[in-house]
Amino acid sequence: MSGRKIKTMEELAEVSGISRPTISKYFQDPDSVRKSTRERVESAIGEYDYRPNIFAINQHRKLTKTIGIVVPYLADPFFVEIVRMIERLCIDAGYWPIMFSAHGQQQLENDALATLESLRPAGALVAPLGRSSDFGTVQRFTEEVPTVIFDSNLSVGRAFVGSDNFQSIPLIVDYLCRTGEPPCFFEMLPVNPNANKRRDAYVKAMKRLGHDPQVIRVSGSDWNFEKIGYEGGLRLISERALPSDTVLCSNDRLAIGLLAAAYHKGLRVGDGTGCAMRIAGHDDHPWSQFTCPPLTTVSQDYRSIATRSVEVLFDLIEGKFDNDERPDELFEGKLVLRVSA
Amino acid sequence: MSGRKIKTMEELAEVSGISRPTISKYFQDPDSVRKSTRERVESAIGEYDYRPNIFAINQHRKLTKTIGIVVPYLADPFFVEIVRMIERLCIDAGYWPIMFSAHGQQQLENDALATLESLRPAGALVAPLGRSSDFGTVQRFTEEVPTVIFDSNLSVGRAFVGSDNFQSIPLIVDYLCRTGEPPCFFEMLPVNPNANKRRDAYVKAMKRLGHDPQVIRVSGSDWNFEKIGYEGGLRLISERALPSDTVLCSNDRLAIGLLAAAYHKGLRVGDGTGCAMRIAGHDDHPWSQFTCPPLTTVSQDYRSIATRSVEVLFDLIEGKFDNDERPDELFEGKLVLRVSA
DNA sequence: TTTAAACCTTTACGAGTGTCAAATTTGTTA
DNA sequence: TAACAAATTTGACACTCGTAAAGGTTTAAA
Repeated sequence: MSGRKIKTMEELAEVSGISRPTISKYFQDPDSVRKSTRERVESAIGEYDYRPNIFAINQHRKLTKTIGIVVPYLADPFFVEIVRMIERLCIDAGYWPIMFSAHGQQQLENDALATLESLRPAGALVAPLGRSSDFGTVQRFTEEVPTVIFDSNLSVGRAFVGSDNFQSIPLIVDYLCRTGEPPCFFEMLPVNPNANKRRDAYVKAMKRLGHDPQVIRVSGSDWNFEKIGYEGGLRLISERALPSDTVLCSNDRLAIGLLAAAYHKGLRVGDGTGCAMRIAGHDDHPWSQFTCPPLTTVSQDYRSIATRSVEVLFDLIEGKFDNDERPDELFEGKLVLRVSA
Repeated sequence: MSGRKIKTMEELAEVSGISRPTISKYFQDPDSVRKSTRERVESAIGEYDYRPNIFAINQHRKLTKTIGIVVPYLADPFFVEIVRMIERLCIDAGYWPIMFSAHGQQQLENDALATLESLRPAGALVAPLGRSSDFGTVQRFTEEVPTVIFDSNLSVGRAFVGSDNFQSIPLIVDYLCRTGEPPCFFEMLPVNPNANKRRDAYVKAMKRLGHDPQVIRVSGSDWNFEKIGYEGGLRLISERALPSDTVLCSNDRLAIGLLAAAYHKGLRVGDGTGCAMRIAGHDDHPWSQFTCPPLTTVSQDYRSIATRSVEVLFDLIEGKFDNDERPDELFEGKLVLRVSA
């Protein structure tokens, strides 16, 4: 590396002997210039460690190469996993992904959307908070920026990609009914449409099998699901208020809390003999394989959700959608049998 | 809100009747313009929902208002928690925080630093991968951007903020020795300097108390700590290779894996009678209170680390440091007694 | 009412890059 | 070697906002 620091394309043009517009062309698509030119540019870049100024690049285009990713709660590894995949796909397609988390708070979600909008992104992938989203703000955002909604189906945006709760919930309800006492459904105040759909899917599946649905809602409405599951579980077990020895939780994190409550109360959980109750979840969170006992659950198809979200967004950006389409793409879950149920 | 969409300051100047330079002045400091002017600008902003183009703003300033946050692994809620606090502190101080995760991979860490550098940030807060960091790249970055290193003390950057492992480890070693069999130390191939320091602190503390230190290292070197702890634990328990019934784990995530292994092997964990082993961790991860049994551990002082990191960075940005200072700020942990040990 | 300070407007230039049209060079094919 | 196409250069303008200088207007104190 040479001593001289190169900060502008102009300077790079000088030292490389290539004209600035050609270098600009190179950065937009290295294959659009002659091989010998490409090599000269690349050797100059290597020697002077130059990289173009992002601010100047994005200033002109109405359509930048920025793609915003907004998630409701990063401490949930489901979202981290999805974000990781989305980031990779965007980078590989030549975009610049930038991530925001609402950390469970409406104000932060609004701030993230506002900041993102001022970045004039080519598009956005948004998993809304859901119930605590400021609907008007999210809607206004989606009117300005081509947006794919994922995970939680707020009825805004140009497309939705998520899990098919009406497929996944019956899957585990069937399994639980087949192998033991029909489950009751353990939920908190629904944070988003998924939670509502899961409960409805549970009720429907139980009725279809000729059982009485039993929904138990515990209090709590923030994003600290484990705590809510734990405290609610503790109370329910103490009061013997659980109508079934089999509990299907609205999601894995709630199940993890309930598992901790059962352990605290000395209740052995599992599908074997000598177990006092069975607990199942939904999502197949990264943690669920390390709970005690390991959690039986339904997996969400992370990979497909990430891949398809990005594909749909690219279609949107390239104008391949009619204005009146608003496709919902739902992916199926798979039963993940472990020990807890 | 009016129908007309305002996208530039120029247009806002037209509709508000205020000149563009004055509006620019307003955005840099709303208090720098007369109250009546401020109100006119603000009402126009409200009516037309205008926000300045971030790219254009930052193009001119030598010192942007951007602050980069780089963490090694976001699926670890410790980092999410720290990032959340740091973001808030930056925003409150008028900066624009932007987060990057290396997702455990050197290439992504390098990419994040490169992207961040091209953003010409005012400063950066970097928690390096550690062992798998590309030292040269990180060092070069810190020479260009005022950087505070946190969590993992790679010897680069202008300052370090983290936990005092030589205080926290003796704390829990003392406790464990006082209340039962002296612990062995359960670790994996150290991912960063913290891991090494913790082991050394363990050895020192044991010797001071007149016990024989016993370090057990399991294989595995990625960021999937729970899995490493689980698989290593399974093997060690099968082979009865644990030299003590008390195990101090290098961090909570490893402990969670070991807990799962013990459960799988039917070993009851805890400090009460009828328990086969005791397991303790380090960090007080958000999950640790929901393990079965709840994990005894040492807390890291998240809040102080976040707060102090940001304070030090602001000092750095404002040039309050001599060139030869490289302060290390270490915060003490607190014993968190739960059930597992 | 006067006066000075505070504030505002106008005008102009700068930052680093995209983009376009016209001119020129290079490479390929007949 | 001529003809032609592709690649490249050149020069000019655009984009949005920061910043500065000069001069006009408002405000508030004297």
